[in-house]
Amino acid sequence: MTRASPPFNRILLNLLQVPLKTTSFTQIHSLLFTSGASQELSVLLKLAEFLASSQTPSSAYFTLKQTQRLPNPFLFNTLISSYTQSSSPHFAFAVFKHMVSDGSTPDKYTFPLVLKSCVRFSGFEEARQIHGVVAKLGFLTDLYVQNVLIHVYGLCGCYPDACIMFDDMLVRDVVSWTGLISVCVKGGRFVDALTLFAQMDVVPNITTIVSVLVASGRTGELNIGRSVHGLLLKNEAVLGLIAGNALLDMYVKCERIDEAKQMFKELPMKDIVTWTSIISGLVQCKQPKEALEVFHTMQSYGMEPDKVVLSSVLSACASMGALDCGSWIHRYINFKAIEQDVHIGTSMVDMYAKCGCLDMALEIFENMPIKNIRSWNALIGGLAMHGQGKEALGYFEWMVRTGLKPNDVSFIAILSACSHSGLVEEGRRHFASMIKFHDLVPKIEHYGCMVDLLGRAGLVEEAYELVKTMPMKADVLIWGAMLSACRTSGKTEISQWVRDSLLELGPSDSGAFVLLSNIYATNDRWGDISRLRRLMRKKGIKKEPGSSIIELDGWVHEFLVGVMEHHQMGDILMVLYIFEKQMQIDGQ
DNA sequence: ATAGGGTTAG
Repeated sequence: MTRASPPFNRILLNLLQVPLKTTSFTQIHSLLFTSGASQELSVLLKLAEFLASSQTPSSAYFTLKQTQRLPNPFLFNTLISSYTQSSSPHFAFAVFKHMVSDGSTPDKYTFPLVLKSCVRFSGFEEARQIHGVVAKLGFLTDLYVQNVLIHVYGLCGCYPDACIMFDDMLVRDVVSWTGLISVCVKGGRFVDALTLFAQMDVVPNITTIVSVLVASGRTGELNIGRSVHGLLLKNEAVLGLIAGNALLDMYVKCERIDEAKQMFKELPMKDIVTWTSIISGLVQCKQPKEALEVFHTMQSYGMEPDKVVLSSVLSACASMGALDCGSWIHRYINFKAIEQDVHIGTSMVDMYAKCGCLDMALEIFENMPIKNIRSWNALIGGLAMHGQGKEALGYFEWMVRTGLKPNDVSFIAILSACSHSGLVEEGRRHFASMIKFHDLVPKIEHYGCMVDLLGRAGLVEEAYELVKTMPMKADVLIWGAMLSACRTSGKTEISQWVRDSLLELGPSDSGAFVLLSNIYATNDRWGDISRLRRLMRKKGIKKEPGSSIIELDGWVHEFLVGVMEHHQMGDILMVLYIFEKQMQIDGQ
C-alpha cells in the first residue's frame, strides 16, 4: 500500500469539514484506511475534530484508537479539546474515562484539557475524579495541572477545594495567585480577592492587575484602585484595551463619574466594552440624557451596538421615560436579530413599565424564556409605580409560588405597591413576612416604605412608633416621609418631634438641606435659611439644581431649575412651577 | 493556565 499523496490528503481534509451523514462518513473512513492517509498526522487531527462533531465518545475513541498500533495521547487530547468546545462538553470526560480504563495513559496535557471541559458543564464530581487520576499517575506536582485544578474547582462552585489545592502547593507562581484571585472575583468574593492580592509574594502581571481592578471596583475601594492606577503610570505601563477598560470601569463602579470621563477621554483605544462602561456609568450616576448622547456618539463612530450596551441604554430610557427611544431600541433588537437574554429582557420590561406601557411590559415578560428575580422585580415595581397595587401583589405571590426567592428589592417593590394603593393590612403582613418567612432583615429603605405607607393612610402614631423602635438611626428619607405624614394629619406634637430630630440631624447632605429649609420657610425663618446656606458652603455640600426631563416627538428636553429651555414647547406652566420652587428654596 | 462591559428599588 502506497502512502497517499498530499493532494489526496487535502481532499480528505476538506471532506471532513463538510457536515456529513453517517453513511458517507463510513465511506470516507474506509478510504482513509485503505489509502494509508490515516498515517498523516494532519489528517488524523482533522479526523479527531470531525469525530467530535458527529460521533459519540466511545465510537470516536475506538475509531481513533484503530488508527494506531500504540495509543498516542496526543490524538485523544485533540478529541477531548474538540468535545470541550462542542455543545456536549461532558463527552470530553467520557473520552478521558475510556483512556484511563483502556490503558491509553493520559499525559500532562490531557489533564488541563479535560479539566477545562468540567468548567463548561459544571462537573465538580468529574473534576474530583480527574484529580484522583492525576494523583495516581503522579502528575500532582505539575505546576500547570495544579493551576488548572485551582481554576476548575473555583469555577465549579467549589471554592473551598480551590483553596485547599492552593494552600497545599509548595511552589506557587503568578498564575496560581492570579487564578485564585480571579476565581474569587468570578464568585463575588471581592474582599477575599483583595486580601489574596495583599498576600502575594510573586510579582503580579497585567492579568492579576485586571482582576484586582474589578475587585476594587466592586468593593468600592477607590483608594486601592487609584493606587493600582498610579502603579501602572509609574511603571509607564502601556495600557492594553482590557486593562484600560478595567481601569475605567473601576472608576465607574466607585461612582467617580468625572474621573471615569477623564479616563474615557484619555484611552487611546476604545471598543464596545469601553463605550458600555461609560454609558452604564452615566446611567448609574443619574445622567441618562448624557448616556443617550454618548450612545449616539458611539454610533456615529461606526461602533455597532450589542446586547450589553443596549441593555444599559434601555435603562437610561427607562429612568427618563423616553418611550420613543426605548421602543426604537426594541425594534433595533428585532431588526438586527440581537440575542435576547434575561438581562435585555428585564431592561425592556423595566423600560416599558416605567414609560407606562404596562401591557407591553407584560407581553415581553410573559415571552421571556428565562426570568430571574430582577425580571420579576422590574415588572412588580412597574405595576406598583402605576397604582396597580393588587396586580403587583398578585405577581409577587405567583413569583413565590414558582419557587423564586424574593430579595430586598422585591419587598421595596411590593411595600411601595401597598403604599401607593392604600393596602395597609397587606403592607403590614408582607413587612412581617420578610423576617418570618423569607430570611430577610428589613433595611432602612423598607422602614421608609412602611413609614410612607402608614403616613399616607393617616396612621401617624403607628409610623411614629415604628421610627422610634426601628433598629437603625432614621435618615433624611424617613424624616421626609414623617414630615409629609404630619403635614396632612395635623398632629402637632409628633410634627414638632420630627422637626427637632431633623434639626438635630443637621444638613449632612443636600436632601436634609431641602427639608430643613422647607421647615424654616414655612415658619418665616429666613435668617436661619441664610445660616444654613453658609453652613452648607462651609461643609462643601452642594445642592444639584433640580431638573426634569421629558420626551416629546423623540426629543429629550431637560428643564433645569430656574432655566427655561425649549420654551417654544408651550409647557410654560411646568417651567414656572419649577422656577417658583427655586425661589422658595432660596428664600430671598 | 490566569484578564474587561449590561438588567431590578430608592
